[in-house]
Amino acid sequence: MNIDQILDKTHPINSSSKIKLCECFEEVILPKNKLIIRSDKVEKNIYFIKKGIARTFSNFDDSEVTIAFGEEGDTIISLKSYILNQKGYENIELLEECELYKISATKLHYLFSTDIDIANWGRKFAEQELIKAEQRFISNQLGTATERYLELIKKHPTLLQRVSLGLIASYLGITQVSLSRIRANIT
Amino acid sequence: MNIDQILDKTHPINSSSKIKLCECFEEVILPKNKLIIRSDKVEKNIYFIKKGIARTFSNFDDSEVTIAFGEEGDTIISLKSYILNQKGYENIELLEECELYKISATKLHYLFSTDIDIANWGRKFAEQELIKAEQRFISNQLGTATERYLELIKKHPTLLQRVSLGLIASYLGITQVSLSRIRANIT
DNA sequence: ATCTTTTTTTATCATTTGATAATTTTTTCT
DNA sequence: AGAAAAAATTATCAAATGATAAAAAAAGAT
Repeated sequence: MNIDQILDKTHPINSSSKIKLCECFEEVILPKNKLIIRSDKVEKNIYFIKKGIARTFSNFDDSEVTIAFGEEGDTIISLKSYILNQKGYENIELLEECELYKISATKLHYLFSTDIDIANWGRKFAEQELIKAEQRFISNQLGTATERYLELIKKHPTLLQRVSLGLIASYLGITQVSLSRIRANIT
Repeated sequence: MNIDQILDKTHPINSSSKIKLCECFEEVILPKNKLIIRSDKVEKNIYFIKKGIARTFSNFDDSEVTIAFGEEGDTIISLKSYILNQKGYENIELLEECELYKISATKLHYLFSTDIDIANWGRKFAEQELIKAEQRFISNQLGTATERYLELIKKHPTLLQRVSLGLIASYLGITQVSLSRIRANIT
């Protein structure tokens, strides 16, 4: 998925603005298991996934929560860094070797302040992430872990091939052992 | 809390743009228990709370999830209506008589497309809601219901006086009876 | 003020999930 | 291929939460 498609998916931008925006991206390839974003640092860049898969997680004390998986077309972003220029609560690691489009938050913010089309793209970007966040929240509150598991693999059928059950369990808010038990009781 | 303060809290706007924006708001007073937003309809307006408290909730089958409580300065919004012009999953009811600032989504979107300052205000608005949504998600995944309850009343000490325990339980993702038991085991 | 309705508490039992440990299966490395 | 490491399953017991019902307390209505 190339950067043009990724940007358009959020919101179409007129061609001169899009050229300005696309010029700011750099393409990088990073290895599997790379911890690309750390919660203890302000992250200066935002990434879009051309190819590969990443996991966003947060740890407190000794427990860890998987917040999201990002696949092709998704964003790798520390929200608090991007929005508030503060260190965030997200760690993001690459679960496969990834091809990424990278852009500096500073450049992006400059474009927001000078180009209304790009500003509205940025608005749409945040809005769509917000919709996703709310949907995720609601579906996590509803139903049993079994239902949520079935829902997840229905919505993301390839996830099981790409991600270990331990991480999926942490995404569902249960332990890996519980997920194993749940799987044993469905088929 | 007046509309000027509410807007500035999100992001300062230059004075001529702010005048344009403020002109679009209308002040309304609505009674307690009014279901101001229904999930089965596309909602044409957005509201900011001058005074009062509202509850956002979603129901599926016969279960109900409280997504948020909105207090002074917060927004009453159907995200899917506002962002995608589709009917949403949120119902919003007023838990007290409320004084609200009301604006049409159409007018707001027109301003976004013509005024870069307002577009960036709209971007910031979505971004800040996004941060809140993610924080809420994480804190709901972490810890026991007891910890989440204690956290909630620490953060929103007046909530207990304004909202019944049944609604708080639904916000915490547990039953009202469980919350009662939890409360019995802390003091 | 009294009655009615709603909210909250308490109790009991069932179900789900967690914690831990042992075992099996799969993946990775050389 | 074979050894080592990682991931997944299975089993057992403990803890947390749900479902239901009954009683007590609080809030609202006339």
